[in-house]
Order: sequence, then C-alpha cells, then structure tokens
Amino acid sequence: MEYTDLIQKLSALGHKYRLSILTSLTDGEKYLSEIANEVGISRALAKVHLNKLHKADLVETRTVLLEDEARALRYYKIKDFHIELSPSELKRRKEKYGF
Amino acid sequence: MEYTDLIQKLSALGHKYRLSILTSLTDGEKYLSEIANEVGISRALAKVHLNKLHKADLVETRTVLLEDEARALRYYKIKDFHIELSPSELKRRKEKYGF
DNA sequence: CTTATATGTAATAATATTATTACATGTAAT
DNA sequence: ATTACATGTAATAATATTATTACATATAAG
Repeated sequence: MEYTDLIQKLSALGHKYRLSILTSLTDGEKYLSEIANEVGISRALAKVHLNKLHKADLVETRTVLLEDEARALRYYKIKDFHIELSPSELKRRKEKYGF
Repeated sequence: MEYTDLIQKLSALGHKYRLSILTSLTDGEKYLSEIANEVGISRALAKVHLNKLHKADLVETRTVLLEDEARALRYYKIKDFHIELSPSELKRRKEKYGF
C-alpha cells in the first residue's frame, strides 16, 4: 500500500464514529438511515463520515432498486483491506520502500 | 486494546509526520533535534507531534546525562504495539467486545 | 561575549475537521 | 394534503488540529 493511502486509511479509521460505522458494516451492507440509527448519529453526520470512508476506499456503494423500481436505496458495503502496524512492520516498510 | 486507545493510536498514526517519526525511530532511540532534522521539520513542530505520539503511548522518553553530567538529552524510543485491522478483525472485535 | 548545541514553553495564526441546520428531491400510505 | 420513509446537498458554526513564532533555560567552545 502506498504511504499516502496508508495515512488516509489510518486517519479515516481513527475516529469513533467511523470505526463504529465500519464495524457495523461487518454484518453486511446497510443503507444510510440504518447506519445512522445503529451508530446513534444524525443522517447528515453519518453521510459526512461515510464520504470520508469512501474517499479512503474503505467502503463502496451500490444502488438497489426496490421491487416497484421507483424508489432506490444506496447500500454501503465494507471493502476488503488489511492493515498491520508494529515497530517491526514499520521497519520492514522502511527497508522495502524507503519510508 | 480498549476502543478509545485504539482510536487514539490510529489517529496518532494517521499523520504523515508522525508516521515518519515513528518509522525513523525503528532505527533506535533519538533525541528531538535529530528527529526534527531527519523528518525535515522544525524542532517545535517535531515536539508537538512527539507529544501526540507520547499521549497515544507509541513512544517513551528517557533522559540521558552526558559524560560531564551537565547537559542532558531526552531520547525518544518507539514503544511496542501491534495493530491489525481488516473487516474480519473488526467483526471479531465486535463479537468479542461488543463494539 | 558570541556562537552552537541541546532543552522547553506559550501564544498565535492558519487550516482542517466535525457537527448541525436547513433545504432540496421522490414515492407510498393514511 | 400530510406524514413517513428514503435520498442528497450547501452553508454555517463549533471545535480541534497543525504549524509557526518568539521566548525562556543551560552548557561548551572559540
């Protein structure tokens, strides 16, 4: 993973609501209002944090048409990622990539 | 690791200078001016970031008296930590701790 | 006594993040 | 028509982070 991408993911993960949202999405995909309710924040605020998670490539979205094909829901799904950090991992990265 | 401690570590790690400082410290302990030079920032700014790393318990300090026992240097040393995050890790945490 | 090295802090400025509020759309059900 | 869901955005306010500047201490060397 690129340095700037790692930084972006770490800072996206380092916020209580965003980590909570991501954890909530480990159940499966959910739509905005569901997420806001589960986490206990307003829909608008949940959107702000979901946007940040999306920019960091930690979630992806999918629009689902309901049976009537009139209304559409936007589902948020956790993307796969793997971050492992420790002093030795940082050293390994440094030796491998030079930073 | 506690939820708030994890958040604190993640947000401490999620900044270019701080990750750079930590990576630099994988070589061994260093003092403030060395760190500032290596990372390429002012001493005052390096201090700000080291304070944040210290609060997140990612570095520890040690005061070393020079031979003459007059001057003292404050060495910063990386602390041991291990952070592993992925969708399945988040799910495991949730099932184990409930968040 | 000036320069160089090391430490530290406090105050401010600049920028970014976080949170809220208010508004917009659309469909379905009462 | 109003209420209940669902979506979205833009503007503002509040707060926090990040960066700089300026000052303080102390020792050693020239």
